[in-house]
Amino acid sequence: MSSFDESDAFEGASLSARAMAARPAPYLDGLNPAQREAVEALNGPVLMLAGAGTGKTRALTARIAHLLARGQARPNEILAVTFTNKAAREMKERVARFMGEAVEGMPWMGTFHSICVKILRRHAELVGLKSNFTILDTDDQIRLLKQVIAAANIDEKRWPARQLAGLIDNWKNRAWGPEQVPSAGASAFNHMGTELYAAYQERLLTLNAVDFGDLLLHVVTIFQNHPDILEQYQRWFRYILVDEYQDTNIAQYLWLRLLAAKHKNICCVGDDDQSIYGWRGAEVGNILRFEKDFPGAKVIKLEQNYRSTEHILAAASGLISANAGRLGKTLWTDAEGGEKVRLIGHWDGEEEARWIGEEAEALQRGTRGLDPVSLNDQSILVRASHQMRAFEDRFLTIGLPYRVIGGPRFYERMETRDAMAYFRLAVSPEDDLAFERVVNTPKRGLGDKGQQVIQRSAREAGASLHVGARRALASGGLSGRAAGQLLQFVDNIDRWHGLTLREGQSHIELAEMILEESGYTEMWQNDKTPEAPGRLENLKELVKALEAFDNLQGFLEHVSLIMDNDSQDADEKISIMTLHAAKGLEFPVVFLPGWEDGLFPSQRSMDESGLKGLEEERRLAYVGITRAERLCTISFAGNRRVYGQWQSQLPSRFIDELPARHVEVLTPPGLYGGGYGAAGMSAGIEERAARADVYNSPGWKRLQERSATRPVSQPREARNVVIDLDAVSDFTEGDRVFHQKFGYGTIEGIEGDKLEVSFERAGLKHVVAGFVVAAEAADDVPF
DNA sequence: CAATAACTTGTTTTT
DNA sequence: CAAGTTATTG
Repeated sequence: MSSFDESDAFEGASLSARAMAARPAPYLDGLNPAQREAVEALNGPVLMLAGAGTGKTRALTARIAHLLARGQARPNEILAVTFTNKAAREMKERVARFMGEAVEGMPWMGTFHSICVKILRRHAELVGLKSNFTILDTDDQIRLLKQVIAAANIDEKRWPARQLAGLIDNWKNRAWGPEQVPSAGASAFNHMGTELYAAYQERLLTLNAVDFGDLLLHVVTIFQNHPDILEQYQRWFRYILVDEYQDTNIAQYLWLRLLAAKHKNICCVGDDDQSIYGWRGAEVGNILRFEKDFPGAKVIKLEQNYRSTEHILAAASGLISANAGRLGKTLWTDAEGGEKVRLIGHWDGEEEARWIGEEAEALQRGTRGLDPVSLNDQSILVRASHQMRAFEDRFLTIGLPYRVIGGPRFYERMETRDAMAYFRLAVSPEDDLAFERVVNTPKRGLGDKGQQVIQRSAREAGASLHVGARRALASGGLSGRAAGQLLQFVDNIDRWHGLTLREGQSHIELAEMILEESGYTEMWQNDKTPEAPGRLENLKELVKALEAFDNLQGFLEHVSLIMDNDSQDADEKISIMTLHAAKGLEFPVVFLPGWEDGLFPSQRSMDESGLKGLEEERRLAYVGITRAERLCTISFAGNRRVYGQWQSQLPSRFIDELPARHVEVLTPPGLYGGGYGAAGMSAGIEERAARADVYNSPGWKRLQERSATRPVSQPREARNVVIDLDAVSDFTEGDRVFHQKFGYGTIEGIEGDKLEVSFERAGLKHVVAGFVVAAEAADDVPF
């Protein structure tokens, strides 16, 4: 403890030790020396380097309990930030377990974003907002950007809004407002990047809205421009705790530095080896630089792992040691023995899925002397979400129950968002984005044309779309049917709005009324697509979720930030998720499929970020292996279908980096005389696995048989085929033709390059000649 | 305006 | 290949 000022002046370590000895502290029980040190080093900057599975949440919560028990800070003087609501919730629960109900009084425990909302609402006017601003999600953001791009007369096709959104997000992650974007950035997006950014920010202000990035950006701006306000918060937050520090971006880093500048009692917990969000603006540099940023910082390493067996740990450590520039930790464990990390190669992705399905079932039954493992304790962690498909297909056919984690979240689903747009309109009829979203949902006969009339009218009056609609109706600028329905729509909004203000009005009944009267429920009832019942179900669930709130307003405010849906149903299921989604979780049994170069490490990541990208991929692999408690199985496929094309794959370079001593190479079932004896032992794992498993696998044999009779993949015409107009003249009325989608048919008429074809199965259709081939030719194609 | 045919485009994404 | 978006046409 050296160079920091006021804080350690009044509190010495020995004093605290004596105090602790005097009073029993249950939260200290069972902590190892490093954890205990991290808990007790209350004053001054502390970096807790916590490897995977080393009990960092435990240490963090014990630290909070310690702060409170020692009377160092009142609950509302502790700022504890996490990235996810889930992490925040878990922390609250665990502190509550130590402290009783005292956490009720910890208002500053939450995500970066939720805490920023709280701060921003108090000082909104300083950045030109009103304190009741709305928070836009990605969807709204994109729609708004589309308008901004259109207003600047830029072709949205060539310069997509998504791309601009990414750019702006990146800038905001760096805490750059439109003026701070360096001139290099000005060339972005057809040299319009910064201009469009400025225009977008302006639009947001007029809408009294912010996007996620703004929450931090605005607060940092306020802190920077108003030292008096910053000082209030600096004084208030006597102790700061940060979880997953390796994932902070520059804006978050600045935010923390500003807040910690006075007391310097900041404790950051993180693991540089688990930094996997660099592509989203996270800066590993933040954690690597900690000691420079906070001079005199105490660095405490948590290295004892309580999660995995020694082989799993050793394999992960061996792999990650290939990364340069680490802070360096050596994980160790008491738990000796256990299974080695298993490695298996397959012929193709389908066989990989089949094998994993069977293996999961075998483990569930209990196999080879291992205790049965519930499916709930097994997981499949993939690099990219499209890999999930193969598993879902396979598990569906064999009836293996599974759950996909991290699919479209509840509050992101279309029907939920539509319903919420209605609620938003009821609460504030001026919400133009909500208005736009649902004016024509359900269909009210208001297409592009009608909506333009409303937009124009609103702009002329300098008012909201809601007012614009009224004006347009008054001036008769809309056709009869559309006008009638629009009138009803705006009348409804006004009436609902009146009801939100009425004393004693149940917001739940109001919500039901809105969904009913708007015709939204009816729309889905009349929809005969297979997903319609599910959507109606979700709407019911949404209304139920309202019960936890006092009014619609409160509900909407929270929903925009709390987007999680851990619907942990009771049934026993194996989990499928991306490696990113798996961070922070653990499972007794973990399958890591798809370890092939290009897929994992991902080609794109390497192309875009070179060595940095590769290292991040390696950390992702490290995260994957360290999720496993008892059994970790890595696999790869020799062939995989990529965008409909078969591609042969090379085993991932990460496989080579696994320490062979801790890896057992498996032989797929059905293999005779596995060819990896003494010679195999000296060969690299990659080579062994490739030889032993792929070329001897049943799939390989099947392929050889198959390829003897026909080519593996059909030669495919080049993409973007130019339609050969000469081909048109090849057809005459009465010709029999073949169409990819509609099958065989007879030409009934010809109009330029368009044919009228009567199909045997699909009936009479108009098709472009280029999509049709003479029937005899089609018959020749070998399928 | 809505239905349907044609075309495009494919990572990871805590808020 | 297949989901999602755009363009055409009745």
